[in-house]
Amino acid sequence: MENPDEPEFPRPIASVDLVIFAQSDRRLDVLLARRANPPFVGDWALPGGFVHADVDADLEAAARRVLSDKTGVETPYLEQLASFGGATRDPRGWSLSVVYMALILADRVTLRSGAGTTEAQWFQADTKVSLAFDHRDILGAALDRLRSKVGYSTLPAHLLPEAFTLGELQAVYEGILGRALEKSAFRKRIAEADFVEPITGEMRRASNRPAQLYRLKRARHTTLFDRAL
Amino acid sequence: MENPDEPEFPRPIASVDLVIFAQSDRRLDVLLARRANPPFVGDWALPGGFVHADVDADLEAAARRVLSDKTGVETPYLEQLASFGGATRDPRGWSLSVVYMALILADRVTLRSGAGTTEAQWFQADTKVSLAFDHRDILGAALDRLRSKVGYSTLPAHLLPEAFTLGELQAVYEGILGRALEKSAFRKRIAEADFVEPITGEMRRASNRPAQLYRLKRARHTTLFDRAL
DNA sequence: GCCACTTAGTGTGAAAAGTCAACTAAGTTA
DNA sequence: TAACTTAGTTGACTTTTCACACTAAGTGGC
Repeated sequence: MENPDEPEFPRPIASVDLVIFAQSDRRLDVLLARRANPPFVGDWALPGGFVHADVDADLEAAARRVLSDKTGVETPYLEQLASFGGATRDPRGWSLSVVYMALILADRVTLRSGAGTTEAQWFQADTKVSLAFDHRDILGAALDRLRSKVGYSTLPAHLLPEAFTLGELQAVYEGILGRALEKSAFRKRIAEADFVEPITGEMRRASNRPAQLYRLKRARHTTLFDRAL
Repeated sequence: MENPDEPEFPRPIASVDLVIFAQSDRRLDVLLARRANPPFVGDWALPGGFVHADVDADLEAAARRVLSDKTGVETPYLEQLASFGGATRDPRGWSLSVVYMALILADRVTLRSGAGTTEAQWFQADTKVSLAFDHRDILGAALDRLRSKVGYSTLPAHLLPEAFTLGELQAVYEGILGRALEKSAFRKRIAEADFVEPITGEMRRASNRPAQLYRLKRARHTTLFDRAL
């Protein structure tokens, strides 16, 4: 690994940033926070924070702490996206950022500005707003991951409340993929993947035929399809 | 992101580790190095090193430096796997390791022990040898990633020399997947994916019918299938 | 009360893809 | 020149996929 005989060397700045997605209406939203301090004062940025070696047991704990600070959400779907590190991405010096992607329910959230930011706000995921640091690249990478994973995983289900209909589930997939899916093929795929179960007796009522409500069989667990949708 | 008003805080140790795979015979091998210094003196570990803020432009450059130090290979297939960080994984303190996965040709390699290690050696990828730190977990994650990506990507092609036959390509896929594939279906899939091209006139000769040699159309680029193999 | 409307959920037939195995091709070796 | 080995193709049969139409079950208008 490394040589402890090496003279002491400067350690990079280490932080954790989050790309927090939620579904509102039929749109995908991402949470951004306005920076209260330099560099990039007043710019929008992904929520994040330094790793606190004395507080955080590990990287995921640090990510959960940041998420909870900003949104109050304690039990999200959380997945490590990638790490971004380099000499020029932060004017303060060589910086390393481990980025997590979270999928949450917008209506469970109580936005707080949190340390180092003046306000937090939902933006459309494809917003063109200018972002601090290399956060534009990071957001792009998160959207790529999300879109590529939608087709063959149960991940989008985490954008829905605990009980949902198959129609709503299909709408989430369609919203992220940006195209319509065949209803019968979709339902067959979902049935085969075997990751939802009907909540017997529970129906969603509207001015039409009531729909069976379903829930995830294994919450917080993502299963993969062997075929793309 | 973070608050510069925060009092100075201890930064974690930041390193880059590599899971370097190569194919020898029909086996998948992984490169391990024996540690020269504590902690875990004398144990086998994934090759790695600290991020050098003054030398490495970014994370990938750091990974390439480590790879070149250990193997002399300059142009590998290199992909960021994940980051592992926590308070207990390194007895010296809160440590953060960004792990890259490399696929290289074993016969292009000139092993060097490099800084901080006494020797470097190829092991079977499924070796049971005891590893330093949490490197056992990391190796497992790399194998998972490799196996899950084999089925729907052109990634295994990077374990072959520049010119290869379709039979050799199929053997690589089969080696990693651990099962036989249908010859005609495999060839059809490869043709559709359109990522190799015949080298006209070049044939592999043996004591049987000569085989057409192919090369990657876009070297160092991985394309995905829409179906699993 | 009945019909139009909407969304839920199922069925069906044609087309595409996968499976399995045999067949031809082209070289080397004895 | 015949046996052997691996390359590469072909075809019949089965399974899956896809597009689309159909039935189901509620509400609301009149």
